[in-house]
Amino acid sequence: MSRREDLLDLAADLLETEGVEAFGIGVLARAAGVRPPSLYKHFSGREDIENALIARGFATFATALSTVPQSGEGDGRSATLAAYARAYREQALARPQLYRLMTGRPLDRAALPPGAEDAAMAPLLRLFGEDLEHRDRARAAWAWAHGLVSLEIAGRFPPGADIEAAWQVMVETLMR
Amino acid sequence: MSRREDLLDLAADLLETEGVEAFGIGVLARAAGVRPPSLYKHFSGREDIENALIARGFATFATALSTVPQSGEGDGRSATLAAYARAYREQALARPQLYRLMTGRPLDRAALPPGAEDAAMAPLLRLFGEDLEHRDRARAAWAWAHGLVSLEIAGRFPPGADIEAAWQVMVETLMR
DNA sequence: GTCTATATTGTGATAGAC
DNA sequence: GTCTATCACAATATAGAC
Repeated sequence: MSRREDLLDLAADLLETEGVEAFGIGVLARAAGVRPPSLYKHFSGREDIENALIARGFATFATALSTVPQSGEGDGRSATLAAYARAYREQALARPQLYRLMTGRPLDRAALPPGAEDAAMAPLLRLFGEDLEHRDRARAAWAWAHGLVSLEIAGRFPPGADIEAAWQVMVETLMR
Repeated sequence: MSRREDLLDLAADLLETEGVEAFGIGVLARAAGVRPPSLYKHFSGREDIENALIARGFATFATALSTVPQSGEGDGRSATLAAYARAYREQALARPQLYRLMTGRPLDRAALPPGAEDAAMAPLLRLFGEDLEHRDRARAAWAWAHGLVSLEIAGRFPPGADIEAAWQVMVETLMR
């Protein structure tokens, strides 16, 4: 059982160094010093590995966001949002290829631990409010952070773009 | 010369039906009814085809956004932004795989016609204003639209999410 | 838990004949 | 413009021995 976890540790590193597109059974086998067929004793296939990495990613996001220091009432909301934004960007940029894996295609929610996705989103929902209208606002805010971080990961901002400033615009605009 | 353009028409369709990952020399050759080596008389390789498709994509976006009906002064700005948002989403969803190709990796700007990227961004810059601070705001707004559309293309909104509502939140929030 | 052997399928690209 | 022949490499996966 620990063998699988050890292999996943290795896989998480390889995902970042090789990239989502290049990562696979062969890459992991080579790095682990075994032949590709051996890995099928630990994983049902490539998707199994990817889903396990995605599950870890959600757990990491949930921890990072839920441990963001909460500011007080009133304008503390603005400080809290700024802290969430920082944490979200930091997590995404710490493992950009995992972030792409988590957000670039439909989630196989049946292959994740129940509630994994919700746990990562919960802090944002608590900040915006949980009723239907506020859920739309929270979702829109998430999409904004996602747009900023995914353009940064893809290297798609024009040369010279002030990415920090764009994040600041987000925080200020959402809390106005 | 027209052969290349005809092949690009075909490639644009195949990109959508097969997806960014599956599209390539072999797919295009098969659909064109020729052998893969024949395509090297028209393109230097796969990247050449992709860059030509991306260039077309920027031209299409530039046309679509620059022909959005401009509303008048004052609160016309809000109507104009709403129209831009609709046009942006419509263009992206009309050719989602091309959109991914255009935004999912660093742009090879040297391989594009000069000004192609700027022409697509110009309408947004005119709306927000062209000085430095307003450029940051325009860029942040672009990232928001990109986040919304890329999550929609990736099928990553949670089941039941009201995507229309999220876009409306964007327009209202940016113009408040 | 790992191996060999194998199946299947695929990729982008070049040389040189027609 | 298109072809055949070929290179060089890669991918995921299964069967069955050890």
